[in-house]
Amino acid sequence: MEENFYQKVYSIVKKIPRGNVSTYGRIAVLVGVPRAARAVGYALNQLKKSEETEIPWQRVINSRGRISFGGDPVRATLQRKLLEHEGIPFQNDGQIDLKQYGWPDNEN
DNA sequence: ATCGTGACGAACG
DNA sequence: CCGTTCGCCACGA
Repeated sequence: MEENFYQKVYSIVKKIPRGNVSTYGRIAVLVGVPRAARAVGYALNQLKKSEETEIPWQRVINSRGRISFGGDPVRATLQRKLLEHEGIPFQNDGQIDLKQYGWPDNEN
């Protein structure tokens, strides 16, 4: 059965380990469509509250290591709160060190 | 099938 | 470093 783009995205997001974060672009690559970063964000935007408990959407941020979305400040604040709760520290300017917390680990 | 939209990204200035 | 522009992809009407 062929999974839809959305399903693939959700499937991968669920695999992000606690205490780690990924980016839209990275997810797009894992899905198989490197340039579909926008579509990834679009997919996460479709998540309903009940699904948020199963999908760690908060672990997905932009390539700059920041929470881009400002359309809903409440959600953005919640995201940061959740990440800090998982042990992910934010730098002074609200940026996360992807080198250290990025997933999959690029280090090698 | 075409158009508009959007939690993005890289390139520019 | 910051804001703007253009390109990408998938989805709904």
